[in-house]
Amino acid sequence: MSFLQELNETQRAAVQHTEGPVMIIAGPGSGKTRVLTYRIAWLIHQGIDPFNILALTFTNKAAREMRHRIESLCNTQAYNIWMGTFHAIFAKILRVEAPRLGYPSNFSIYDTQDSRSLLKTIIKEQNLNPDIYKPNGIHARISMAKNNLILPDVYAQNTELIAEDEAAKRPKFALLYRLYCERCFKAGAMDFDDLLLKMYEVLEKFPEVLEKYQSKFRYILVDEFQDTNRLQYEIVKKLAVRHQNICVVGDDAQSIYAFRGATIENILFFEKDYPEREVYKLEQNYRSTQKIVSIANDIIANNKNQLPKKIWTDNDDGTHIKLFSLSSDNEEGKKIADAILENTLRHHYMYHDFAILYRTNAQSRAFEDALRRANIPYVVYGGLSFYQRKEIKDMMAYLKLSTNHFDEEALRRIINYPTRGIGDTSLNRMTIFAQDNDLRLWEALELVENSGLSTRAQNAISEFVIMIKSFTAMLEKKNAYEVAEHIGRTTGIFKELYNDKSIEGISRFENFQELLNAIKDFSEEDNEELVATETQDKSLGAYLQQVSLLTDQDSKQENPETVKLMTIHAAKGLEFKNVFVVGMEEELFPSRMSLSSRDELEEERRLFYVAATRAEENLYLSYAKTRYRFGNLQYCEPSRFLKEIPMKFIETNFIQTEKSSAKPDFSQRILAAPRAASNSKVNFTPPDNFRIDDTSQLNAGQKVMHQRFGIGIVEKVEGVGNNKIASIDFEGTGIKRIMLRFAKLMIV
DNA sequence: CTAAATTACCCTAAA
DNA sequence: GGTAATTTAG
Repeated sequence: MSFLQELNETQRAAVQHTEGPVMIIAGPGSGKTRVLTYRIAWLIHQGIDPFNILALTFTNKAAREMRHRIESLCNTQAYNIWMGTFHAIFAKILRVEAPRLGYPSNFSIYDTQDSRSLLKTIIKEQNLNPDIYKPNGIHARISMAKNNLILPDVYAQNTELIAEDEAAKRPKFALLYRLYCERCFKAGAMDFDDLLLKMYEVLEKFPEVLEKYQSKFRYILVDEFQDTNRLQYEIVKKLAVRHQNICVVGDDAQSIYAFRGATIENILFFEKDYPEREVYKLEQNYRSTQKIVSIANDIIANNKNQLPKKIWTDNDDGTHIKLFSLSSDNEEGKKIADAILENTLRHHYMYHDFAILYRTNAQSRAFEDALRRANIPYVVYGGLSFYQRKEIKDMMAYLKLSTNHFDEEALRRIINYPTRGIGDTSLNRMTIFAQDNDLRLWEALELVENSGLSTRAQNAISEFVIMIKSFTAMLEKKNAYEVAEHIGRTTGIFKELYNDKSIEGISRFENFQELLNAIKDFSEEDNEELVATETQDKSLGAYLQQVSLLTDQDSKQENPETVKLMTIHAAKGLEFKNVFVVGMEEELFPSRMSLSSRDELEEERRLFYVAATRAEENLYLSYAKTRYRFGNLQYCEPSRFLKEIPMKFIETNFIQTEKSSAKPDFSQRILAAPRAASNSKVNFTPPDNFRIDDTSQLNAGQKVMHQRFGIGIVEKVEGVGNNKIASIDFEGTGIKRIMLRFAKLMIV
């Protein structure tokens, strides 16, 4: 087969070794995706039916790209291959099989926000102190338990775990865990962990289901194996029992999801469970220059826990690693925007050749500001994604509730949005009414006339119930888009968003329209976005499921001429000609939370390794000496990781001469805003550039402009820590005092 | 019950 | 720097 010529010897051997268990250890840039893709193409070429192949990838986008590649290699349709993320594939199977476990087939999927909000309600109902029982912490622990296959009843019996909880002064944890699971079940909802756990359960409890998928999936491939957790491993193991054709691909040095339960131990389990496995090691790097590969090896050498291996490359020596030292986070943004401009002008680079990688999402702002001012187009991946925005979640809640009346999180979210006279008191009383009669909240609402509420409240509630039911009925006849549009109009959301003419309001309205368009595309067009699409399911349920399981890499349509901004985690598996790894500071990278244990610190270092190896030609590192965190100025030390790189590879003449004062220059911050606004002829965008960052610049008698209240005169400024207050007289508005930290203000 | 004003809290990464 | 929760005024 001609395409095999495009592989090196090890790669080709791994591709052609189709029968029996195979483990491929693949260093960064070693052609891992290529091996996976060609392996599947080879299987199909050998006459294997695509229906019998299961490929578990890390993002849906990766699956999509592999599918296209396979189609061109094999000259055949590849959409019958089951290919997608663990969560998306299992959700798809569970839509068929979950009724066996008592879930509706159109079960809701709870994202992290939903899970935490449910936990918050449960904690409140149990009268527990939310300072001790922090919803986030409880959720993390529940997730840990689920990912290690410890169910609530097992948990409650485990003396060790109970002792841990006692020691941590949260003896009621086991109870909360149980209640949380019961509540999700009653709501017909699964959280992200349930998508794995219930998949496991259905295989465990129903031999005929296990049999069905075992015989279907004759060839199983798992990408990014180092980032799978115990539960995922056990599921795959069950599926592979019959044919034993399991191929896992991974790199222990790139394991960066331990916080999500991923464990490198899976590599050890694999060796134990499949003693006859064949191992292939791909160590030649085709991506990066000698220097980059070399420092990558230097970085990872500082970790004690790792499989012995050394990546190498035949590529050019390349340029030095460039290190920028800046006085502040905003300077860091400017410097990098400058560097990008300079490189696009001086060299052949396009905007899409650059990526800015950071440890935390909050860091993106300084770069966004700087890039916008420099008129450089960019896209931010991840962060507060479209589907997590309030206005979008609200609309989605209507859709979810209409497909699944028992979805309590969706119900609570919208029962009084837009306001319809069902306030906290009514809702609380309905909750108690439901609990007393062992009803779900929705069932209680249906029986509102027995609740003893005021007539007025009863009417409001029964109107709401009738409205939702009418949406449900409509879903049977009309497509998702028509229903969503109808919901927007009849509930008044549409009007409410339209009438809000503030800048944020306009953007919310636009988001809402974008959501409608997305639903329209989904329900009308042929869409190949869907994972494993052989059924082309266009129901609303399918849509809701798909968007709940989008990964950060999937969400954006490819934007060809833009600089990419994302966290290092989101950059996993990607490559760019020029990579900026920014915020190389102690307590930021490595994160403050990881400093206490060796394991966590080593994971941070692997993260750095992943970041550095994204670069093909030029690697830039930068750190700032001061940085705003939660609105407060903080002083920063350079990251310890910088000291682990040999100086001989670092271009020191790039280090900027420092300003005499380490303090950021506030006057510049303020003056820069209006100037930049008039410079960028494109459009005036107040919300970001309009802001005053420091009260000391405001003085009595000054004339200011507020984006909402207009022109005003400053009377007095009171700086009180994080919450600063200014007295400003806005002509004709009667508004006198405003919270400065919320102000969208500039001096005129 | 609602809307606006104020305070509290977050504190890493993400399916 | 942003949002969720709570308080306050109407």
